[in-house]
Amino acid sequence: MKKKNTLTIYDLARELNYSTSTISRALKNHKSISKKTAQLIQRAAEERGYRPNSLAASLRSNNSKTIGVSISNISRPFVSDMISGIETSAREKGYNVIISQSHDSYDNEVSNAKALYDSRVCGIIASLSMQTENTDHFNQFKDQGIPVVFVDRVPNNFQSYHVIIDNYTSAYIATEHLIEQGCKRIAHFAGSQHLNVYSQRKKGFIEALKHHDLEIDERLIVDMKTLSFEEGAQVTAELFKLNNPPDGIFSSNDTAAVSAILYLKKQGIRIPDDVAVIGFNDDPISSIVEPALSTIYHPAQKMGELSTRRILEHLEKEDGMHTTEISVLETHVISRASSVRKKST
Amino acid sequence: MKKKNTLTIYDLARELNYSTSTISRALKNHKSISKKTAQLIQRAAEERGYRPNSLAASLRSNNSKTIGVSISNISRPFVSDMISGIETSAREKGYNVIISQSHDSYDNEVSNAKALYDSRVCGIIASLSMQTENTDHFNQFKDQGIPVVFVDRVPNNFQSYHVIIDNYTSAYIATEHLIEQGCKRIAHFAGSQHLNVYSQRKKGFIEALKHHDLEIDERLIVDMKTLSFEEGAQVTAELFKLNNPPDGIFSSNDTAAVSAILYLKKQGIRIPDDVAVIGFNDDPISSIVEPALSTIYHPAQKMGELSTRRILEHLEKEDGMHTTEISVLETHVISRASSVRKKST
DNA sequence: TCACTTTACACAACCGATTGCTTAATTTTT
DNA sequence: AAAAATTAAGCAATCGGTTGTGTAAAGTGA
Repeated sequence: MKKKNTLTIYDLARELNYSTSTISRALKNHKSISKKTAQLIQRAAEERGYRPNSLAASLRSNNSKTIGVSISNISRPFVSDMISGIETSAREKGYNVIISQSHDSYDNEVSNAKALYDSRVCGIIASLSMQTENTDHFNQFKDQGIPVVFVDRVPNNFQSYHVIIDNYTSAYIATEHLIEQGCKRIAHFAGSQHLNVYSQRKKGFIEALKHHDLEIDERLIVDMKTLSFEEGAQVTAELFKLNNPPDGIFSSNDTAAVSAILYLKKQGIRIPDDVAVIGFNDDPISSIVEPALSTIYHPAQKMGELSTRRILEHLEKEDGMHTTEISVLETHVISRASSVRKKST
Repeated sequence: MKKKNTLTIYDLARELNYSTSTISRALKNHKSISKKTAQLIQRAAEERGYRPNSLAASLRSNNSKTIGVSISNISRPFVSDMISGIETSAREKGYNVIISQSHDSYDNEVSNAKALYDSRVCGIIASLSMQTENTDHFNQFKDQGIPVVFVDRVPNNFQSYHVIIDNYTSAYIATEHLIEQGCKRIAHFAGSQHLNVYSQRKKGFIEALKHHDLEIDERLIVDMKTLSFEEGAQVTAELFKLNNPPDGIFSSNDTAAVSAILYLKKQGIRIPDDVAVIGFNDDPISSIVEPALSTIYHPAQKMGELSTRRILEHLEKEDGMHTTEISVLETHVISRASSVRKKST
């Protein structure tokens, strides 16, 4: 309702008979101000309800204390967990977090990057959209010495920080897990192959088969567009029209895996006895579906926290060198009923 | 790597022989600049890679074009959907969104509110933490004419915008739905009663029972702290130790409801025949559990979009009057297998 | 006691736009 | 053709802090 009763350090300076520089420094406990004066000023500021204007501070000091986040869609459990980690660890250090969703559109990602740049974020954490094949729009940050952390969905050739899991190995152990359960013909739900999270998973899958001398049947490897619930059921239906259907499914995400389970059950196919299934991510639905979905643990929250840490560490460095540092977090198989067959000795 | 090759309107002014005011106005197509000059300047800015500094603009124009969001935890599906709605509609209009999680702690909520205020957000969208009973920390916004929108978890007596659903009626129709399926002894998983989303749901529940002349057994109404998965199973276990256990459950959220279903199934109790269950929210897990959970549709995304709209509308208003405007969005029963009994005629 | 540090604070430029007020040049009106 | 109105652009203050430099006062040492 009221306008402009915001008081500034100028007001405080006048009232307390100090210069604005003294006020400013006193409020941050700068060493050049005596403790007595600092206390006096801080108390007065508190009493009068002084609130600093971060915009002014950011402008002058060229430090917005803000981290920009560029992701596909917050609604995905993996993404929201990751952002939760980013926000929590950022706020702890006094940083704000601005989010931007690409909704998996390249154009959105580009314009969001501009907006974040204009807001002078002092670091950016990004997970590429499905469409993105060119990452030039992140160069503007690097050029200005602003740290860029790519997380999970990372580009192939961009010198910056990366926070990832080992998708190749994760897929390998997931596949091996199915093989250990006796699967001989394993299908793979692959994602868009230009995103290396998915291409690496496919590679890991294939390597595991090779290593265990299993036949690689191209018909069982399906490149899916969105790995959605609908696509999962549809692809499963196709697979089970084959003369020689699979006895195991390794899906690149949980959504499609759960969809497959529900579809197969409806068809009277038994899980895990006829078909063993393993997903990827450990979304909430995976522990609810019956039989519960085995999956790969994906440390979303931790990846978010680590990404924030990378940004903050970079900002503390003197040289501001933009090094390439790749952090690979641990994953493991979460073994649930959808894949575990009773030992038949 | 490089530092300070950021060019400003001063640089453009010098190079193009115009004043900074002309540059500034030309870039925004201000009417007092001829189309020719404007084009010239815009083209030059484009070529040289000029990027505006939003911080400076925000400071001077006293408009940060940023919306602050205060919620409990992004990881909850309802919350992330809502934020997705907020972000999408905000960015469409050129606004940034800063998020802050309270993790259901009052103290966090208070300090987050300060941080958002200091960042000079030009509007705030908040959903209260579980702990919050006092909302004085939102007065600072109102006092400065900054619009406040409370969404979903709203306070009782705070003059501002509210975006809610009719929890009372939603609970009423959920309960009635169970009654229609033949339930006579319905249990209710209630949440923290100082949050009116939960107290209203309890009221709606009770009224529905009264209206249908069903006995109200206090032992069947459980005030839960977090409505978590663990708590859901535990409370269900207690309820079914009663001599006279319930034949229906209306849970204030889906998590606890799903937990109840899984627990009951394990006990050999049939859903919906022995016990019909309905939840609240329509989280993803509710359509995955078997039998699929009936629930109340909760328009999370729309609530987010509408909240943003309220902020933007307020900012466009001349007077800036901080009116109390309550928007109530529609809900409905989503009827699934967990509650629908075959007609036995 | 005098030169030398330290301490405590003030001065004033600065960050990069925005904007009310002027002014000069053009166009329109009479 | 002179006066009035319009158009196009410049001047300079301003938003609210931050920070390098300067300086008087107080403290230290020989």
